[in-house]
Amino acid sequence: MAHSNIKPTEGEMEILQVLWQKGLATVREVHEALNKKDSGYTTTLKLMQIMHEKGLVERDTNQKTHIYKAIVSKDKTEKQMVSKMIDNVFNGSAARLVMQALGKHSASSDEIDEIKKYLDGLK
Amino acid sequence: MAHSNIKPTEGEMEILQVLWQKGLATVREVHEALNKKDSGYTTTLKLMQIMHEKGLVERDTNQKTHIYKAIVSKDKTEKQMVSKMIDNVFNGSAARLVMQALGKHSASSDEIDEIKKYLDGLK
DNA sequence: ATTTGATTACGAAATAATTCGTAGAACGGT
DNA sequence: ACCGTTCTACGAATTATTTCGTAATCAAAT
Repeated sequence: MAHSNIKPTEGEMEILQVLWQKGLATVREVHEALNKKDSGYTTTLKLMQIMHEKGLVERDTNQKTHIYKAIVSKDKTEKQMVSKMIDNVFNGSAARLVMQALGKHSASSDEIDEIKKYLDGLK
Repeated sequence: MAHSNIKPTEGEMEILQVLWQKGLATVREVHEALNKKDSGYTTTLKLMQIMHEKGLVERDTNQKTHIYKAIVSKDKTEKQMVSKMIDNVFNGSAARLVMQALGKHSASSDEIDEIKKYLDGLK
């Protein structure tokens, strides 16, 4: 395994979102999709170039305007981020994360039933 | 509302974990709880001093050895982090986060039923 | 051909986060 | 009173991340 465990930064995640959604995209398209009034075009470009160096994306440079594509899988990346948060924030308990995500407060021992009850309450 | 919306950094989160668990703790205790072989005591100290400046923790300085305590609530902070991840990584869908956290793969339209089924499958 | 506009490349500044070194104060034991 | 240990304070180095400015290139239109 080479370098699959790179954690994308927050800025990189935003770009990956767009690439996952669009499949293929130019820098311009990505930059406009995330319409940041606070940062310029070359910032997005630079980030995407760095992502290329890191192996997060690939690009077709046959035309003047390069076409980018995410290499890392959306599913794997999401799993990795969730797993990191479970470790960092929830002391390893996925159930506690779920409870928070669903808006429930504390975590009891029988967490699963608690979540089920909550889900039933929705319907 | 003053400064409640400060997002703790990753290092700060680790320290908060310890403080939430212990209630009160010295720098030494925190530093040993997170037994990092890669960083020294004064690093932990410095981080906790910064957290104090930011208003994340308070401390009793009556004794030579200061005693720290988290100010920010565990629940609120967790909610804030989860909510940020839902926005950044899951395009606003809490259900998709739950699915990932529970190890399920993709997200269909009727996500809730999907999660319920999964939870039922556990028992 | 020349200009105009969009693009890439890339160095470097700006900002954020972590880490450490060192100085000085406080404490305990001798 | 002195020594060794532990602690805080704090500046500064290091590393990571984001941002921008500028030059060079290319393409299209005049």
